[in-house]
Amino acid sequence: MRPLFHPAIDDVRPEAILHALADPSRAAIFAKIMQAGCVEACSAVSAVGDRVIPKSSLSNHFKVLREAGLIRSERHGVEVRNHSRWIEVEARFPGLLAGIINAYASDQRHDLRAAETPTLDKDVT
Amino acid sequence: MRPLFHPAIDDVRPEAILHALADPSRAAIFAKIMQAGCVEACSAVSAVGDRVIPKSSLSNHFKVLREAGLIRSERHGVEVRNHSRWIEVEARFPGLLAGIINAYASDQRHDLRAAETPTLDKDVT
DNA sequence: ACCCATAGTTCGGAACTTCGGAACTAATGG
DNA sequence: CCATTAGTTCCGAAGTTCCGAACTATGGGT
Repeated sequence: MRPLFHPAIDDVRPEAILHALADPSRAAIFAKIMQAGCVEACSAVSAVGDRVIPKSSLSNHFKVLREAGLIRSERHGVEVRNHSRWIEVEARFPGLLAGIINAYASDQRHDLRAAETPTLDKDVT
Repeated sequence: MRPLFHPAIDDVRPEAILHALADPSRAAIFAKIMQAGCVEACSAVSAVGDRVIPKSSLSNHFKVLREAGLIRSERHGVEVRNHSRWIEVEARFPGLLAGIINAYASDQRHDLRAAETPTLDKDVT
């Protein structure tokens, strides 16, 4: 099994980060890794919301996050532990991750509110 | 020609914004629209960097930005004027756009510096 | 030493997306 | 009205994503 590749922080591109986090499952996984004390085995994320994610897709999601420079993965025996690279990324692109994570968080709150109140006419210009 | 569709600000999703701006050409176009006093004809953006963008691709880029809720496009005679929806988006997702635009801007500065100094060994863990 | 279970990765095909050239439509000016 | 300019649509080729099945790697039990 070849060793897990991690880009140096200077090689991390904004487009790779945006692409990685443009997928809501991946954004949820990343948010979870950060909350969970910055360590999380892949298998601990078997589902996002009510949606079950197949192993192969999960493996790929972690790979995308890793190669975007968002997480650092280390094999520990049979499992892989993932640490967020938040501090490095924050130093390189200040405010980027906070903006994205907050956007997803506030979007969820917004959805819940919309489900409670009857939906009215939408502006379409 | 059917009228240009714009989502209501409440229907704007973070994943759509990230997806739209995960493309460096689109991010550059969006940054330009904001700088240019929030108005810009499509044809004013014939190239990004040194890369010429074909008309059909450009048209599509503007469509993606529009449908993500990032810009508002109005037909004015033969041309289309594009306004950034920064204020609305900022109210809904505070700090998101600033983080993204800054990330791209600081990435460019970083590239220039790298080109000047001899590149050294990179961490790969 | 062997097998088994667990954790992840790789492969490969189907479904989807993106890119861009050519043909098109729409508004304006002569 | 014809020509021009501005943008859109269409569509095929190229690329990407998704996920099931087959695979590999590690560790524990016997």
